[in-house]
Amino acid sequence: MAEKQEKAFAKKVFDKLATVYPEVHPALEYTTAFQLLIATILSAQCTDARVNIVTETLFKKYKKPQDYISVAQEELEKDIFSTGFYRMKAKNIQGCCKSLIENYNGKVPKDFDELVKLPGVGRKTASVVAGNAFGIPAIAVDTHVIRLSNLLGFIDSKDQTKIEFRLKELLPESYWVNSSHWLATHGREVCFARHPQCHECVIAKLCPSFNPQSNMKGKK
DNA sequence: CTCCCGATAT
DNA sequence: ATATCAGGAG
Repeated sequence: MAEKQEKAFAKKVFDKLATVYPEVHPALEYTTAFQLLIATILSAQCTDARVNIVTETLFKKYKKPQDYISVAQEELEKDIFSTGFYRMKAKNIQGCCKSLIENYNGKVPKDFDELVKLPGVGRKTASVVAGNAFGIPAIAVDTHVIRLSNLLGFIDSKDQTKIEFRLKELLPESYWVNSSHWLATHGREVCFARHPQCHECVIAKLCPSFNPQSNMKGKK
């Protein structure tokens, strides 16, 4: 298929998702770029719902980068325990905060290439912060985006970076930030990894992987 | 490719 | 009891 058709197809898919998910803010709770950075680091291999439970109290105790490095790593570990990988995350958050203070005047850098230099911040996390806190066009590729991009035939690859660049060539910049929200939301609410709910999927007709048998569980 | 780890669904 | 969810670093 020609590239032009692929782009038209992608646009069709995302325009449809846009009508179903008009609310496009992240599922993570935050009020500042710094909070979003911390929440997104915590969300690695953890559900956003769980992160929100932890940050509700965490953000009352820790306001500035300085607050995170003025406690022992063990104390921060206890405060983020239930998000999993707590030793590494505590270490990364403290490393992040040190770097923010030493290299960025205590502010979260807006530049993607600076963000990925922070410990615990990969392309996904950097894209979430750049896109949602600073309005810089970026596509956050999480596990849902990987799965749905393959199911929808945008790409045949599990490589996070390749998928990010593929979606970027398929979509106009104005779609970038929202595109990952739409795919992630759709992945979380309808197109589950286990039993995709194809019967109630609004883009089933467009989806090359549409399976009418999908999800008959429970309905005899 | 392996390690890091708890919460929840089945 | 066990599978599955969910990214980044070395």
